[in-house]
Formats: sequence, structure tokens, C-alpha cells
Amino acid sequence: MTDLNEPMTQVPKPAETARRSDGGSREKEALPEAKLVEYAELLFFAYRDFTRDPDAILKDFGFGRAHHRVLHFVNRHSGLRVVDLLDILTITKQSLSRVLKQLIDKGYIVQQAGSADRRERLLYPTDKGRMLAERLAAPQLVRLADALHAAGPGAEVAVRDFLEAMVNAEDRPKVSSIMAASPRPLKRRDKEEGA
Amino acid sequence: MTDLNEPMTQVPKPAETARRSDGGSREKEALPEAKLVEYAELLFFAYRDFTRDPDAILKDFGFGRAHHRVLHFVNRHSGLRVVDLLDILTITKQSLSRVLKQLIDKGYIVQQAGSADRRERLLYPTDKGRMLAERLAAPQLVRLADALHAAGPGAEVAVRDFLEAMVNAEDRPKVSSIMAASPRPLKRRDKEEGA
DNA sequence: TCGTTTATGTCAGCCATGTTGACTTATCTT
DNA sequence: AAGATAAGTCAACATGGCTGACATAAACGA
Repeated sequence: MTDLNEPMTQVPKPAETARRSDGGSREKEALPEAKLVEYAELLFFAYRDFTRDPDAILKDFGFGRAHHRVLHFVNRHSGLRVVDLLDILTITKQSLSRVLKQLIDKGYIVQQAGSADRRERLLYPTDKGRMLAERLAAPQLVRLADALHAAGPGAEVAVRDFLEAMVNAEDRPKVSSIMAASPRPLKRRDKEEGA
Repeated sequence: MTDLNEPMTQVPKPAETARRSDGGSREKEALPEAKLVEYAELLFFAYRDFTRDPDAILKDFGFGRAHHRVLHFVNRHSGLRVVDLLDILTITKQSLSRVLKQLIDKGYIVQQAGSADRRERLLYPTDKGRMLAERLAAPQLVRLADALHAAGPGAEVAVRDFLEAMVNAEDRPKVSSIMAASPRPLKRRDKEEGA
């Protein structure tokens, strides 16, 4: 399987947008591979440091990065369902279960059965959960604000467009709808509750 | 410790640039917290998908993301030392050891004693290692090229400045020197080899 | 009403990859 | 010769992914 002994002549299928992978200066090609590699490395370093501050705080609470992710999305999009969270995090139910249970047991998140569909367990942060979420977010938001400021006036739009385009094309609508729905309940599919 | 029962009045220490954390409309403050949160989420989603393609390929080789990181930096900065790698990845020697040994045993990386300092084990990719590294990088580079293109003409500079500023200030010189030194040996401290 | 699907939860075990701590060997430096 | 440095190793442990198998409750469709 995937023998790797041919010298990479054919372009390995890209994400989904399938353009050329550089190597033959075709089209308007502005960025040489070497430049692109630098962006890849910068993204690695940026993300590495983006997670540092909250990771340190989490340790004081006996939590890990997985807890942060769950608490963040429950806090920013309270009322979401377990299945929404699974979809956002792209992990298995069992993996989520472990950290979610700990957050519930320790009083950072509460569940509430859905009113339209009582099978659903809508997730909400407690006051304690909200406070921890904000505390974890604070250094990240400062870092982002500083970085956007450092990148100049045009950066807000450019960085946003860039990050959005980095997401798998088929997931972009989902990501947009997640971000559009702030605090309140997440985009319910379509039952009888308003819409 | 870190009791969390006070309502977050004091600004939790930022990364290192220490500005205000929003909340009191001071200074030129352009970005409200809600906007910043969206950048945090977008960065999460972008990185999530950025690692997807190579992760899938790695599985075919019995490797994980940790192997990818090691192979990448050895390939792009061949001749680096183990300590350089530790510094880049910010993991322990023991964690690195495990994946590095596997990459060496399977013939993707070779070691060579340093000529100036024979204690050092300089790391180089084999042809096989180079091919795998390129194969793993390919979909990521396509994704980056597409995203930069989608973000418009000014995005290259803005995104680069943004990502650089996201890195811890004290690590920025190091990151720059890593990226400046492409293929050839990494910045040796200062022995008798030129400089 | 009954059967199926859906949303959630759970048990059990495995794997990848991070951690700490202790210690060895080879080599360079002073 | 002594001490510092680069690298490697052993052992134990924690986190957070994974698969597979199942259980329960509620909704839905025929």
C-alpha cells in the first residue's frame, strides 16, 4: 500500500480545490514552493505558541487541551448538542465523552434535555465554566489582537479570508454557521422552534 | 491555587507583549472581543484541516503527526542537530527519541557525526525520506497556495506578518533563523566553520 | 402500534505521543 | 584531569485519540 518508490511525478491529490502543486511555472503562479514551505512552518510555530498560554493555565485545573476545546465551544455556542460538538472537533463520541464528563462532574458544564427533542442533551456553561473559558481565552485574544495590529490595517480582512480558505471547502458553510451563531442555541436543523 | 472564584477583574498576564485585553474601550482598539474570538476559532479550524491530509497519508506508513514534524524539519533543514530539533518542536528528548528512532530504523533519516564536534549527530533525510516529506507537504502547500490566492494580493505579506507576530516574541529571532537556513546545515553556533 | 432510526452514553482495550526522573557514554572545553 | 555538553536509554505514567460492542430513550415512519 502506498509504495512510495516512484519519484513523485504525479501530483498527490490536494485537499479538494485541486490546482497545480507548483514545480512547473504554470499559470499566474506567484508563490514558489520554498515560500509556501515557510508559510507552513510559520503556521506550525504560530499554532504551537497559540496553545501555550492556555495549556499552562489548564494544568492548574487538572485539565488538558481537549477540555479547553470543549469548554470553548460550549461557552461560545451554548446550547449546542453533543453531535454538534463531535462535528466541530472531529473526534469520536468516546473521546469527547471522557473530557465532557469531567467538565460536567467538576461543574463547568451542565446538560439540559432539548425541549423539542428530548433525546438531545443541550450543553451550557455554568458561571464557573464561563469564567474559566474567559480566562483561557484572554491570553489568546491578546495575542491575536497584537498580531493583527502588527500585521497592519489590511490584515484583518486578509487574515480572515486566508484562514477561512484554509478550511476544507465542504466544511466552510458549516464553519460559517457555527461562527454566525454566537452565544444562543446553535443552528437547529429545522423543527418547530422558530427559524 | 488559581482559585478562579473572583470574576476575572484583573487582566490575566498576556503572552509577552502586554497590551490591554479589551473590555474597556481604551486606545485605538479596533477589534471587539467577539471578533477576536472568531479569529481564534478560525485558526482552530484552519489548523485542524491543515493537518488532515498528511495525517491520512501517514497512516499508510504506520507513522503519526509527530513523525511528520520530525521528517519535515530534517528535510527542510538537513544537517540539524538533535538539540535543534528539540528546540523547534519543544518536546522532550525522550519523546523525540521514540519517533526519531523509528524514522532512522525504517530508513527515512540518517545520522552523521559532526565533523567539528563529533558528539553531535547531524540529521539528514534519505532519498526515501525526502520523497515522503514531499508527499506529505504537497497537499499542504496546495492548500496554502489556494488560501493565499483566495485572500487576495495583499494577503501574502499580511498573513506572513500576522503569523510571525503570533509567535512568542522571544522566539521570533530563532524562528527567523530557522527559516532563513533552508536545506543546508542549520545555523551552527560559532565554531570554526566560516561566519 | 410496531419497527427503525437517531441521540446519547458506556465498557473495555489499544495506540500515539507527551511527561518526569535517573543514568550512561562519548566528546569537548578549561 | 575535571566539568560541561550532546546524545541516548530505561522505566513509568498521563492524555487523548481510536475501534468495537452494546444499552437506552425518544422520535419517526409505515
